[in-house]
Amino acid sequence: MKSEGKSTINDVARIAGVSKKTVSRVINRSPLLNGETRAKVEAVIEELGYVPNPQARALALRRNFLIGLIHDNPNAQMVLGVQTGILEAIRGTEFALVVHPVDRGSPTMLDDIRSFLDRQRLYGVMLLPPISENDALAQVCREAGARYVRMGSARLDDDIHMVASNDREAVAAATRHLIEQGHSRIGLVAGPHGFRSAAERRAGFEQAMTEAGLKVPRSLVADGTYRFESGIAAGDRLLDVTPRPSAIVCSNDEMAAGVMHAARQRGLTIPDDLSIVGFDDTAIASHIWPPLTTVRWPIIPMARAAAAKLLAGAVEGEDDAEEPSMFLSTLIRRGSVAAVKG
Amino acid sequence: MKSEGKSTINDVARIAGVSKKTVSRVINRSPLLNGETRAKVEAVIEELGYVPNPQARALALRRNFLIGLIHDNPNAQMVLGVQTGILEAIRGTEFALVVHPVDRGSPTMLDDIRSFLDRQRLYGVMLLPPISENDALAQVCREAGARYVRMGSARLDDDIHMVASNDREAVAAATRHLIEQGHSRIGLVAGPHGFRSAAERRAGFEQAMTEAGLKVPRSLVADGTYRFESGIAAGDRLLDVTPRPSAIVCSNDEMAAGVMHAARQRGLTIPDDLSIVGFDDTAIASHIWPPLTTVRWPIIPMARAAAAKLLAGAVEGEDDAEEPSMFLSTLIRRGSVAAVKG
DNA sequence: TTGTAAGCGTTATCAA
DNA sequence: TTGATAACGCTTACAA
Repeated sequence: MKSEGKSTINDVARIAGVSKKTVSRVINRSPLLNGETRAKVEAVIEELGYVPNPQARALALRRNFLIGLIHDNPNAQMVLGVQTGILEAIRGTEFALVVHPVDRGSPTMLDDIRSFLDRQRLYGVMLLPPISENDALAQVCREAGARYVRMGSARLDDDIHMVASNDREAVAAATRHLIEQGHSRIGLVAGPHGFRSAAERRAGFEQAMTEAGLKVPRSLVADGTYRFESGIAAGDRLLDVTPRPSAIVCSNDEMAAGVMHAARQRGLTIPDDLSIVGFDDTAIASHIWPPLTTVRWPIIPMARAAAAKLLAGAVEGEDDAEEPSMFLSTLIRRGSVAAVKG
Repeated sequence: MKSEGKSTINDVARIAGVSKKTVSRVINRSPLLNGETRAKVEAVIEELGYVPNPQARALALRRNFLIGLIHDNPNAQMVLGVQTGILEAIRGTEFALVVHPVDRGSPTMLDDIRSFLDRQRLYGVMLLPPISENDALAQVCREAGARYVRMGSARLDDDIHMVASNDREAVAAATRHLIEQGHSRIGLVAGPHGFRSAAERRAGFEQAMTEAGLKVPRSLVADGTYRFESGIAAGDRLLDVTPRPSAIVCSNDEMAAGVMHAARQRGLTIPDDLSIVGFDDTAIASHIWPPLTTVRWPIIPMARAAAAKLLAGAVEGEDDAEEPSMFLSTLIRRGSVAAVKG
């Protein structure tokens, strides 16, 4: 709070009448320090409003106090939720969050990430799906000496490197919900090939159907891209089938909104003529009409846990608390599901 | 590409047979350098795959190559759009983006930001609305010696510190569009007090109405918070007025979605019974039914321009191109507006 | 328990 | 046009 915020460790040392190393020890909470000395130094630090220079520390420690977030823009809400979670975890620490979106379509993606890692010498990085599913990427992180934690829809790595949601079980539960409402002709709008989340969600759907003794004809499964437009197209396809499905499970909310459009354009009423469930519980789910029954996965807590894993040991207090590696999703019942007619 | 990515300026200097200062000159593109020497050094750099250590540079230069994004979570789409724009501007440079959300409700917000600035010694920061409207915050940036650029819905600062959209004119245009469709009883769902964007949008609405010789009774203006729920409440209030408005201008899409819910719950059909326009053109606008007529403001180009302003001079090539400070929004006509019923 | 000296990898100063 | 040498602010040996 005093004068210019430019006092250094030398100023503190001089005024406190100790060596810089002693000040350094105070900063780094070295255990072997005379309580009196510590108090004296702390008083000076307080008076001067001294803040250690992170650049100098980074240089001396050969490590930055930066957490990287590497993603390929899955969707805005998810990216922002993750950022929120990470920031909750690093609040009050000296860590900062740097975001680094990449393009998974680019052939140089891995090289780009590698050079980003080499250059910034980050403390660690968080990897979001779908690129978090890329084992080569994890390998690049290891080679670059960067700690990493992956987020995803299934266990892909050791507990210390992974925080996962159980998408399979969540979709199975959503499907069972539909079955309990009397539905038996249920369609699926699947996610894109190559996405683990898409595979998990589809597996959950099929599992619940099979367990209920229900068939899933190939005609009732439509592939989508996780995008709205693909939801419209998939909805059109599914609703052309005779007899029409009475319910559709969508692998995310955006596609569910697309299916709603397709249904509406044919004059169908939701949920009376068609029940729909989504996945993600993004803003669209509650803002659309009727409000969408969907699966909420705890993205912010997951991201917070992931960041805490990354920081484990670096931040006092958190050291002991083992962070969970698996998070359960919950079914949010809203207005897009009704009991089957007749 | 060789060995470990740990070669330093000393390695380069030794192998090239020059001093480290010379290498430094090559890195920093010093003009006074023998072309031959430069080529020799560059060859070694290439061969070693040498990358300057940003921490060391930051220490020596007393400045980080980090751009900060300070915001108070206006909405996910906007924050992510801004991040995208900034990243486009810094792509290929050595800059990185660090995000720093704050809580404008907190009494220590300014202090928090100040200490973030002091600590990280950022190259510069971008300020998003609504906190970008806070002059005290700009002052804090200046005191901390951080360059800054503000984004907002009106000119609040010099051109070099500001990138603005013309919300007033955009809403006036949207309102005129309604008037041209024959609407005269038009309601407004305003944004929260204290937000410049809310004031601008309201002013645009009133201006268009006045110019058309239309009255705006106090009963047809409802305050909202920019949130979905407040849109429902405002919709309820406005639709209770007799005679009912035939159209409603909403200060953002989220509230427009809320108004739609309110209308639907009364059995009104959009756009036949009620026309609605929004603002922002977020995902919800195109995903909702009917698709929402709204105002799209060019957030990514704005953010890119703002970041380019911040970097002006630091990045080669961009130096000359003057970045624009004012961006125009466009009306996106979709399905939520119809001519007034005869 | 504390201090001294030597880095960490870069840039700035000022000669040569 | 180049190069010693001293910063930059901190940490890590290693002594004391």
